[in-house]
Amino acid sequence: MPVERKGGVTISQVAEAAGVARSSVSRAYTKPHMLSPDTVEHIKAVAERLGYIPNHTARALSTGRNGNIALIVPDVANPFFPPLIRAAQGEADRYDFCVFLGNSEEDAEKEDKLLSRLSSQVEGVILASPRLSDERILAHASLKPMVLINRNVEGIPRVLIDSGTGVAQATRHLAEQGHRRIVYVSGPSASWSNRQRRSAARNTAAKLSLEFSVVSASVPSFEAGLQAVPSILGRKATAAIAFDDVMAQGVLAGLAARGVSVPEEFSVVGCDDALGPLMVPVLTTVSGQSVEAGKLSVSLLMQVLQSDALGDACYVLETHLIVRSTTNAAP
Amino acid sequence: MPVERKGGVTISQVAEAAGVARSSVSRAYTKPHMLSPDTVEHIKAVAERLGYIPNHTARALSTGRNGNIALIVPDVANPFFPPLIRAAQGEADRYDFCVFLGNSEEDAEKEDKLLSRLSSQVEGVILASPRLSDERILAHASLKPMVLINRNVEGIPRVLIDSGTGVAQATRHLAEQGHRRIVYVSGPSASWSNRQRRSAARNTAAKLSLEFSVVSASVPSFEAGLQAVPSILGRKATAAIAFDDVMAQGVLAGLAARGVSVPEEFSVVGCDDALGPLMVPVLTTVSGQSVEAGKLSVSLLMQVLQSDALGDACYVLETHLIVRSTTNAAP
DNA sequence: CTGTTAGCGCTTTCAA
DNA sequence: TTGAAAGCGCTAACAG
Repeated sequence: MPVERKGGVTISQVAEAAGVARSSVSRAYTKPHMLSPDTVEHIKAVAERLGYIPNHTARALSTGRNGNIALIVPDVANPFFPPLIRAAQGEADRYDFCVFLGNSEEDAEKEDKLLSRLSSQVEGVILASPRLSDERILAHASLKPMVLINRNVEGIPRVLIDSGTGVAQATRHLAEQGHRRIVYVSGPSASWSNRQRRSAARNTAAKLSLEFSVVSASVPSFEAGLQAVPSILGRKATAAIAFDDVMAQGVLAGLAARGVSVPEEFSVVGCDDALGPLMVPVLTTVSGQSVEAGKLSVSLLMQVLQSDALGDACYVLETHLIVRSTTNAAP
Repeated sequence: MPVERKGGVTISQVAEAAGVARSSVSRAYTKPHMLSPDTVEHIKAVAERLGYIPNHTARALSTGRNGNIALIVPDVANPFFPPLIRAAQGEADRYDFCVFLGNSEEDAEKEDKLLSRLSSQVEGVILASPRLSDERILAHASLKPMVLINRNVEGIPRVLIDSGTGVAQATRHLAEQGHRRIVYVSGPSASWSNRQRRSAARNTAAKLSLEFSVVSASVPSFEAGLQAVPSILGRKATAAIAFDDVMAQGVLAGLAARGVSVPEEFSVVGCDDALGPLMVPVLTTVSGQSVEAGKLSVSLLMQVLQSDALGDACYVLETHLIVRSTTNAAP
């Protein structure tokens, strides 16, 4: 037997008070056009007086639809995601959907658990920059409509931010400035974006005959960027491309701490343009598309939900280099 | 009739396949101690084989509890909130609760709508920095357990970040540096934090016989901070305290654009320490407590949910000034 | 247009 | 320790 809750006015009580059938009360709310305007008005008036609030759960059980989606991200606090979340939220709103937020803390296992927990109470899931294996992703996708952001799994609708082109531009830009030895400061190994950026940097560097190396970090944090600085400097590089802006800021801080001035002695490029114009000196970076990605992922999911076609849509968002104040001619 | 969904194995199918009653299957999952270990094992095996996944909605309808809470913030993308959200999320997780995120876009009406929409599908709500009127807040609180962050409404459990003390310190700090004319760059008028900070600055300034004035902005954005600069400079002030760090960065940018160097010619203080150490020059600011607030609000809500006591708890988190590189002696 | 009648999938007395 | 039966609050045929 359910716990008594305040505000527990049911459809039956309204029906009785209004002298109509329960189904009519239901229709007054969900299909008013099927009722005479008078009845609708009357029912709504009575309902209001009684303080009736439709029970979402009951409705969901009956219809099989709950109007909810889940959005799972690796780290809410990483500045790349809030704008994405915000945009997704806004788009979901347009469809009258509510959104569960999941934070996997950059951990595949936790992501898996969140997915299991949330799946059962949403109509669809958006997985942003998942750290999960393809197999697990596919397993979950077989149970619930899903769209991916920044993960390329065939058969699952996805939106990819092609930062490869932007990173290639960045590499070329550095080469043009006379840099011959550059390093890529790597992000999470399970990140598709990281793999994409790393290979774009590597390939372009090879094409331009630059010395190229990678400094690894597991989590894309300011700290990680900071700690990567000794390695970076140890490689005699004159420029670094970081996995993302947060790491780039860490690198900047580390360089400053060692008295290496940017961009005079060293050039730094970030990724995602997540910090926007907030920074001084303003970071040279690769444009992000987080807002567009967030919005698109939701509208894509809505399409999937409507057509029930598991289509293999794959939207690619382009990026480009934004030159600001942290890159310069090689020393 | 509900839509057929993939993975729709029900308790009845498991019961039949296992040769037991539906109630036993239910108990195998929710009250295994009431069944013989053998039966439990058997049932679970069969369930697993069939791919049974308990239906959260049905359970919720039956028990009246859904294990969900809602967290509503004015702007997900404002760097003050992501850490708060993350912390709240983490704490909710400890209680096996899922969290809906709502973004009111700094708009009271939208906040109201979100609240209505989300209330009906959660056990409780956390309202962070609401822009809504006390009346509406109370109305919603009467329908659903609620805890407030940074809003002081008596009768509703709340956690307040007392930035007043920090701002007072900041004002004193500026006075000690010889500043005689300071301005407060105001945030959203509906924000309790803004009112608190403004009056702390005003009162302290009065006590120290400083010239004090307020430059208003409606939304706490980088842009707003930037645009406030002409006014600020027009008042011949030599220092500014901004509603938050984002606005402070805007002010910084605006000053830089006008060739006013910080902190040599002008001092700037932010609030919330939301940007952390990411910035250069590093902002002098008032410490935030967003993580603690997020965590505390959830555990408070959980208590309310358990005891059903609407208690009038009011937790106050202290703040203090963090002097970094954007304040200096008056020119 | 409106009422009647079955459920949605699960939990929970109440008996056995 | 288990089963039978009665709902939770709502929607959706199916009649009229």
